[in-house]
Amino acid sequence: MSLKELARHLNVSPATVSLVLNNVPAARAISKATRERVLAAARHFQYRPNFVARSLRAQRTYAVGVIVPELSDGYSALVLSGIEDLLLREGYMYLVASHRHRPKLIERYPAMLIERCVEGLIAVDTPCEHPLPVPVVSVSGHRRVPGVTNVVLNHRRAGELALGHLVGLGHRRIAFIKGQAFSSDTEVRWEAMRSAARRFGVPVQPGLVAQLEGESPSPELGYVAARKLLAAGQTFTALVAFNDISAIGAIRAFREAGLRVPEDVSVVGFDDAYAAAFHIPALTTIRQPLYRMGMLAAETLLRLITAGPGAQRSYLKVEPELVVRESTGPAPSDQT
Amino acid sequence: MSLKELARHLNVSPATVSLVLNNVPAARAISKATRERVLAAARHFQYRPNFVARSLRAQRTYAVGVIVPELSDGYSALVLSGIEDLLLREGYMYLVASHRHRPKLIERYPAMLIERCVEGLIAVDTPCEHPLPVPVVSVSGHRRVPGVTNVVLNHRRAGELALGHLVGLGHRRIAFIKGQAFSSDTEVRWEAMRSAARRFGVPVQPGLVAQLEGESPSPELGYVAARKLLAAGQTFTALVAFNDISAIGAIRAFREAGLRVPEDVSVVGFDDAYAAAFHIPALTTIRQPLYRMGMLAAETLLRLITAGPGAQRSYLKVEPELVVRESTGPAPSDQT
DNA sequence: GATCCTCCCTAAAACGATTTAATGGCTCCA
DNA sequence: TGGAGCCATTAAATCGTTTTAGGGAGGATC
Repeated sequence: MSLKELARHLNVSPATVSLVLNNVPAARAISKATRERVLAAARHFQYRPNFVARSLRAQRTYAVGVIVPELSDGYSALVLSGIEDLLLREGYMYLVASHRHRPKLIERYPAMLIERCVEGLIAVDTPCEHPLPVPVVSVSGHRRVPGVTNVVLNHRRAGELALGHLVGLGHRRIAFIKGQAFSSDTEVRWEAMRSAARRFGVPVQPGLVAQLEGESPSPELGYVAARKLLAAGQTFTALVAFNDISAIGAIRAFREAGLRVPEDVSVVGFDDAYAAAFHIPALTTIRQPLYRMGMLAAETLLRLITAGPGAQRSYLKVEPELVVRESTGPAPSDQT
Repeated sequence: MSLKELARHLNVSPATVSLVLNNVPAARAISKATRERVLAAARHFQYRPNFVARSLRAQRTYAVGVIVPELSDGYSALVLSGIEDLLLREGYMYLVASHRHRPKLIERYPAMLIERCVEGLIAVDTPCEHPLPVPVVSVSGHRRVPGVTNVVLNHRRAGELALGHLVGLGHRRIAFIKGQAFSSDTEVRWEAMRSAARRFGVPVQPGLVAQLEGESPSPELGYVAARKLLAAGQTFTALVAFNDISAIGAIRAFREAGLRVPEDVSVVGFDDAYAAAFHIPALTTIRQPLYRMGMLAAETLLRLITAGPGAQRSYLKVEPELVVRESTGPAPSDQT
């Protein structure tokens, strides 16, 4: 049932119905009797305005696009939860597209979403090279692109927390698993770890650095990386992994090599994904407030949409948190 | 740049531009020269038709709504991946809403999505009581509702696989963790297990049945349930958990109680979520083809949208698969 | 010179809402 | 009786597209 039909049925003009239903100031010029008649009829026929027509007229869709690498890795899903909660609360909805790191899709999806008339874009862990005709907020984006606001973790602090914890436990020979080349946090996090290591006076040895390779969101990649570290032959008493998933894979590799965690090797994860707390051993990790980052991103985007780029900042920082569980312990004293 | 502006710029009518750009049969009546002029201008100005206007006119939005309980549990995310891949491939996009089991939202979200003019709805693990004005496909829905197609697992077979495996290993005292009351698979799966147990001649003892309670997608719930089982005092040598997440929580509870998995207790999960393979011990589980179920749901929905309810079936079944890993082993011989 | 094609193209009406300027009827006052 | 002013309502334009019926120009035919 359209507004026009409703109007015909009531023997009034569409304008009258629209004014009344939207309860605009001008509607006070409509007599109380008519107003009530309109409202009653709308209720009776369960009239719902057509969203598409309204969008066309108002040039507003109350929709935003969200681009993520992968739906089924804990990371994106948590950020997405935060995004969703804020958006729905504000009357927006969102379209999702996940590119699985395929460059073609990374290129195409923003354009597709913009063609769908989204009013803004949130890119989660996804590079965002070109300026776009709508406001963009990037979660864990680090490039300074005009019109793009980046929501980032305080990585300097994260590095301090991770290394400080291990150093405090007596670890000096620390191995690292870097993230995949395509992950936007990889470089920043690695720099943060190196710089923290420098500050703590801990050497970072080339033989003790492995990198995740491949796109699977499974611990397999961490498993492979950890095996490389073991194969390289340099001993270490602790590992800082790029994320919890790879930490879990690494622990499996260590176990298979006869190393106990944390007695022989301490492992620090990153993110504090759901899996971290309930793994055996439970993971010590650097928590990113992913849900809050999602909310912050959405909130920022809506502000950009409604208030314009005004005092747009390039970076919004959130703070990490060290969560100590079972996967870290004192460095073994009988180091070779 | 709108079509109208493009037309004005070219000194032709909007109709001409539309005909040419859409390359409809009627466009053959436009001279080649004009056609090329139009195409060139469109390219030059990077003209993109306004999706909203087009949707209004065509009464098609090429959008569907997806309702899930929770974005960040492996289950929904995997189904969603399948849905997404198929939808995008067919030129559709989707709006997501996650209700976190809140009855109000379960009630409201379908209506909200329909107001947004989605052409169909996919409900993942979400009850769907009322008939709706658009086609609906429910993943793991089991109620027969007019206009709703259910994509379901062959649970009878799943029960057979799980219990058959354990019985084959010599287990007779088997405990169960049922799903939460709100999960649409809970009843069906439980019935399947009971019936399989009957067929294998294994008793199902009330003291060996616990139920998940609470809404968190973390293993905590399984942990709590397993502790209840242990506290009940009846001995058992194997556990069939409602899903992998709760199996992981249960394993942690067993470990804390000094029980080894699988030496003292075998544990079978369900779903084969990412976590299953890389848990320590790796989970033996009943795999649901979640990604395929998502695809199947989306495919079915699009067929309903484009071809109408024609030969609509109430149920589409997919097959489970037993994945044997480390969490199950022979029943201990020294049973008390 | 009238009629009939053919070829190119366009006017105009949708789709379903919102919004602004205007209208008709009424009362009131001079 | 004519004009001012108010009240309740509406006509019409608009958003950007698609689509259908039809129109004008030019050439061929009788």
